[in-house]
Amino acid sequence: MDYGFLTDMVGLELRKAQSQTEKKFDQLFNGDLLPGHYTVLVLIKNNPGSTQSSIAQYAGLDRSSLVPLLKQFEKRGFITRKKATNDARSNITIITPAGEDFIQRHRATIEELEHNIKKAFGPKNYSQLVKFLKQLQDHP
Amino acid sequence: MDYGFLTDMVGLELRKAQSQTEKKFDQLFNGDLLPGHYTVLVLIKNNPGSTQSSIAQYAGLDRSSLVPLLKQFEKRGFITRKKATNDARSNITIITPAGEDFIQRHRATIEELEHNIKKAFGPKNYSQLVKFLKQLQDHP
DNA sequence: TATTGTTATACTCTATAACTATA
DNA sequence: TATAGTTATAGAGTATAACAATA
Repeated sequence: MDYGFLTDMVGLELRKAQSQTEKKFDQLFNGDLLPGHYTVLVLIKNNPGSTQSSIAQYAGLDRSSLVPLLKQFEKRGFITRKKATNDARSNITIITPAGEDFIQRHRATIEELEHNIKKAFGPKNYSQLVKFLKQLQDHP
Repeated sequence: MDYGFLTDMVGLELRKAQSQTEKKFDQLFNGDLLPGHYTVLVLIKNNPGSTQSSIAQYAGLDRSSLVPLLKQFEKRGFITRKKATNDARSNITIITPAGEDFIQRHRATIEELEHNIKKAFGPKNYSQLVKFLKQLQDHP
């Protein structure tokens, strides 16, 4: 199959790489949670006191899209929320022990996935790849 | 914001890079077509005589998902289809002049986007990045 | 006036399963 | 029996716009 003028373009190869990586992730998670949603949970854990809006922003979601997700997390007992003391409009998101547990339970899987990549690339190229991917987010 | 143990992982950075790149693409295309759908059109152009199934496969779509898309392409006059001579079950997809025109009309936009990336990375790192992205698709 | 979270809504993309016609 | 294309369907994820409460 010939991708024509798209061949060897970052735009195409990035999409294919991401598609395959996400597919692998989904298989291992068995539909339990999307990569982006797992990231939300990790953001909540590692940034105590964050509001919904800032979580949404760094997760690349609209704040309205976060609402049903946080509801689901509450239902599964992964997070709780409370009104911010300094601003009554805001909610503070809080990870629960069950939420930490969930993160921990899947952490090994993700780290193995990542380790396979690192092994395939070697430590130097792996670091270079991460650097490139971050640079790609900067502006170009 | 702290991404915790996900920090500097290919899995996360790849998703963020892809998300931003696609957002930029969508802006330039102004919702006219998704990157993946444009790719389908380019595949049809550059692989005359291909069946729907093989197009779907290389576009990373289920063959059922391709049906409404091809219908839309036919409606816009970008492609035609005919029964394969050797296998009456298969359809052959054919690009039309209007389809080629559409590809051509957007080609400059895509190439500019790609050029910006190349300029930001420099030719050597750019090639390295493409190589890495392809390697990522191989198996890890 | 602007912002936070929420709701209602609608849209888009996608896959699954079942069908048909061919092989 | 298996495969190509199709259909109907359902599901997920997302954003937009409007709203109440608060700043």
